[in-house]
Amino acid sequence: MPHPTFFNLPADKRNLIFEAAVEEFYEFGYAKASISRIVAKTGIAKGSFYQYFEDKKDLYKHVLEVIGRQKTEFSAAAFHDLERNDLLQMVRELFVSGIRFYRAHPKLASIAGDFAKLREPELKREITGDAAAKSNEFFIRLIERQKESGRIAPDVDAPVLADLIAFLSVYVAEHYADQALFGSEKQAMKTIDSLIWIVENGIAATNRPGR
Amino acid sequence: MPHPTFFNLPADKRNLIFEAAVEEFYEFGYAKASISRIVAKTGIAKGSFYQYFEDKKDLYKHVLEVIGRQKTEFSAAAFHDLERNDLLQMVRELFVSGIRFYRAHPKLASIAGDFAKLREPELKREITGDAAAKSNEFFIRLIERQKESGRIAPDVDAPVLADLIAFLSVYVAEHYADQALFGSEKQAMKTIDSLIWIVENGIAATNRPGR
DNA sequence: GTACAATATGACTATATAGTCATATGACCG
DNA sequence: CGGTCATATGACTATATAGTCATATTGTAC
Repeated sequence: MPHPTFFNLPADKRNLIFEAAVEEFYEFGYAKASISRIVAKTGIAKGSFYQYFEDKKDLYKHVLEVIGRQKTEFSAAAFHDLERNDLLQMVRELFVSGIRFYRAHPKLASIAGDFAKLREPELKREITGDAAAKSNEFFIRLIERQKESGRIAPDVDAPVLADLIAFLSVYVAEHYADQALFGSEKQAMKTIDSLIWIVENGIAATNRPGR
Repeated sequence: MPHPTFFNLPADKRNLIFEAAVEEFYEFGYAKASISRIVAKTGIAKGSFYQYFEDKKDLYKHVLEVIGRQKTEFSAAAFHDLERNDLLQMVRELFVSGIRFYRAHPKLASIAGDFAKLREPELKREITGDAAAKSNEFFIRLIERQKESGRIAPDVDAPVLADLIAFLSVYVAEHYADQALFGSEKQAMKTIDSLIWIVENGIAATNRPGR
């Protein structure tokens, strides 16, 4: 984590550095991001940077932590007044808030997306900790409960579905960037509906032979 | 593309360079891959490298092209004796051959996976061309045909499903690397079955109210 | 206002890297 | 054998980058 010196900084300077870091990671990705460029952009001295952060990784971790917090805040409200036991409604809200976050903070969302695709397992574990595992467990339990209450088919493989949900939320957030399917707000909602429809009903014709 | 000089090389030397490039891209990814390291590893002179390839991008493109060819060859046989009109069987074969390719050539598969996640739209377009679009169209047509023949529900959103299929095949190939769900061959097949079951039947209980 | 601690600074070192180029080596042909 | 063309070579240039450190500046407590 950043050194205390960084948090003692006046807000404008702190924000300046943060914004520059966001710009840098957004434009170049983690691997190619350069501290030299960040200090040049912000006008702070090289030595100062190293008084705020350990190294690039430290800065990256901080940026992602802030993004994580923002994302959580962003979705919290939407999730709060939600039927706690409707899986599909929950999934839908997951997708929608992913998209809304992208709209509100495209660069942050893009950095988070890149992070999800990063090929550095240790770094990912350092940053996300067991959040992914916990979310997975949460969904598995929810699925099992809904099986019992008869809303979800008992044949559904809960761990696979839980994993699929996590993956699809990445899919939605990612594809939102550059795909025809998510062009306008309206189209994005339609695509989400279609996706959820498929997951809910399956693609097989209901009146096909042998059902 | 590589200069003719590269293709004129004796096979062993050509392979040596190719293998070293694979190692490099596998270990460091495109952004961090270094030509200096590749020439050091292979023992060829720096100047020679630049007689074979334009630059790193040129080498990368060549590696991915070879991987693409290998992948196509790999699946071609399996797809050949397949019911041409069974979408789900096709999707299953797509997943299975993805996994089989991963087993046979883990490093190549990993490089291909990284490429899919690469954040360089121009480079991606240069390499894949319109292959993705064509595959998408193919699936859309197949879906529409199966709607007409009554095997797929008419309510299914064909473009979304086609896109979903493409994405899921990446999902399967990627998760295969490090996930519990795909540990053993047997488990991998079970996971694929579960996935396809969900896509086929949907997760909603069939006897739920209002069906 | 003085002493002390925290912070800021940027020149400097060490290290990587991409890409070039003049020269050397080999291969093939007449 | 001699000449010409393709190929090989690695030292060299130019440029980036990470990270350090002695020194300067600022802030704060008394």
